[in-house]
Amino acid sequence: MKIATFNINGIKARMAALTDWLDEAQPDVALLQEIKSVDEAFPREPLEDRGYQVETHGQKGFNGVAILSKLPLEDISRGLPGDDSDEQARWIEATVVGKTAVRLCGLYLPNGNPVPGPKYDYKLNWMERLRQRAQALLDDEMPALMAGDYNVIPQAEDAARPAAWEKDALYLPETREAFRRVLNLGFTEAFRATTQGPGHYSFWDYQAGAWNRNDGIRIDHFLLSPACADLMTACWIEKEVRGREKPSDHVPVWVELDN
DNA sequence: ATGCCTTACGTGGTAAGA
Repeated sequence: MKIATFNINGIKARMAALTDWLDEAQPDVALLQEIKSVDEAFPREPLEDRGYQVETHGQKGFNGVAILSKLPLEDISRGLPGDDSDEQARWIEATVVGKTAVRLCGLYLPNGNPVPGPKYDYKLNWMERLRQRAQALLDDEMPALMAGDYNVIPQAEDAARPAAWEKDALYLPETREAFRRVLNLGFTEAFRATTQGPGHYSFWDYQAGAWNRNDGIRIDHFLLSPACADLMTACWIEKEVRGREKPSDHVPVWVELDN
């Protein structure tokens, strides 16, 4: 089963690029972030016509996540547990029923800038809620993965110019520590389990010719539970998508599971 | 460099992103 995570930066602006990519890349499952749409306005029919079950968790204007799947999805859950007052649409879960069922979590972790401030406090609080949900996933026997736009640069090698990010919410020591606290529960960061070294990015800013200069950062990640990591056969970044017509500023990241 | 682009909302600039 081929699963991709892709921050599309707006479904309305990205529908043509998204459907072209789906037709060519043929993911079994696509976890989408920043759909920037309410559920009622999400263009589900062109996706359903392509054989996808479509589950969304959107809000007006910003944020929003979705799962597209060619295999049946069950037990869909919307919203990250731990704060009933949180109205931001950044988390969706479902079980994909293949040969082996896998729990899928799609996430759009808060950016957190500017630092310091309430947005950074929200990011760190959200990451602690993520850690708690991650522990609960481990306590279940079903293989699980959490994939999406983490807005975390894990290591210096994950940025073309790490010095430029030193005071940024994506790279501050406290951010990276919170990310490691999740990993240290026992999750495998899929890309770094398969590829070492610098120069691998998943985001290039629209500004200042970042793509042409390959001034990128790696912030879109797959975290796999031990049972899920045992099923992984490959992980890769589809960099080429960033050079297409009217691209998102992120590119798809993939895992293949033998499930 | 608190913004060099892009998007949403909505028709005029803001807010937000990373």
